[in-house]
Amino acid sequence: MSNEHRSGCPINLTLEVVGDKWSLLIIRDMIFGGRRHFRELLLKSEEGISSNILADRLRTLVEQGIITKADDPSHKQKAVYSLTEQGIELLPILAQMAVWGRKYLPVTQELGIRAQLLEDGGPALWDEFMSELREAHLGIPKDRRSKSGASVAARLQAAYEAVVAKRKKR
Amino acid sequence: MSNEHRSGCPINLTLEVVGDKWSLLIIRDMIFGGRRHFRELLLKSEEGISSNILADRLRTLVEQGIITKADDPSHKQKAVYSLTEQGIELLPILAQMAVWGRKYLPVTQELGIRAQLLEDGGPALWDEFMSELREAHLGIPKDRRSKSGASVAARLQAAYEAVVAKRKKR
DNA sequence: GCAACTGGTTGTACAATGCAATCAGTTGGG
DNA sequence: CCCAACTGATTGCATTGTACAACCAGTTGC
Repeated sequence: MSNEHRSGCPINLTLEVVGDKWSLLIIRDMIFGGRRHFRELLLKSEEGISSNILADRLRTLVEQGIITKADDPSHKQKAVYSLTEQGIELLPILAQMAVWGRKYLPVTQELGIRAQLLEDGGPALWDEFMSELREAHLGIPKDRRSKSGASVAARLQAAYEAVVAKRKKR
Repeated sequence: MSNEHRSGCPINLTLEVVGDKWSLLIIRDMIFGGRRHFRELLLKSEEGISSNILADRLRTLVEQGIITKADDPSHKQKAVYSLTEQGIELLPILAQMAVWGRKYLPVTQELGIRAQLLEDGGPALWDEFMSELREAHLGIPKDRRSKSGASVAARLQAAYEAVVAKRKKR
């Protein structure tokens, strides 16, 4: 890892940080999958990341201030990874990628439904989701102007399970 | 290049297409820099891509339907690269990356000014810019509801040059 | 005819990544 | 107390991606 940058362009600098095939998938699993532990990220991911790559990316993401690492009180060797504000604000990038991917690539129905909800909800929904993430990862109480009872995370999960159930029935 | 995907997740699929350190920079130069030829992309880029990587990425991007390649009438060996609709719609992803990069990374002032304008203008400005790109790359006449006389591309360029001039003066 | 320009390819060296096996410390059940 | 299962990783090796320079053949303008 070099400290020198190829250029001072914001897009280039962003790509230098998250422009690889795994970093954003880890962030995606933390944001949409609620993963906080090494083993969860290792085994419950769709794509099957290998442990050395995961360890390397987690270390790098911590160095870059996108996530933090803390001890889990329940197990001395267990670590809890949390998103920082900087990490939470990657959500709009992920959302735009999801929109684009769903439009042009062979996305499966059950994995595309979240993307559709994110697209339909737009930036307002993203903001609400980011508030929830600030509560879960940073301990910042959520603004009580939330419109619906169910959390965004719960709604996305429910939609996903509904599609899975429907496909199973046929 | 394998035809198999790691998963049907829209974010993963998008990363498989543009999740490397160069593809999005090429798209960026085509969108914001107006580059259409191999030599322009090779020599006028901030980061200094090498010719074999550029050739490989251009070929891949054509295969994936993000850009097209056509003969230039002015020179029998000259090729013109154009964005497809699919390529033009990568703009919101680039814009979000620019916003995030400007907020959290050491962006230089002259290269960050475009990001600031894109952020201030928001999705409405992105749409206007995408209309211009459709006109330039796809030959689709632009809707004549454009508010200002100057094109978005021209406004971004003018802002960049203004910063460069101001910094030079000091 | 020749230099400059066109979009590339080739060769080589090195860095990043992918995969399987393995590791040492921790915990909980018996 | 013992041992299997679980914790976050590390190691070794093969494959892939990247960087850099040299080179190429066809085209154009002078």
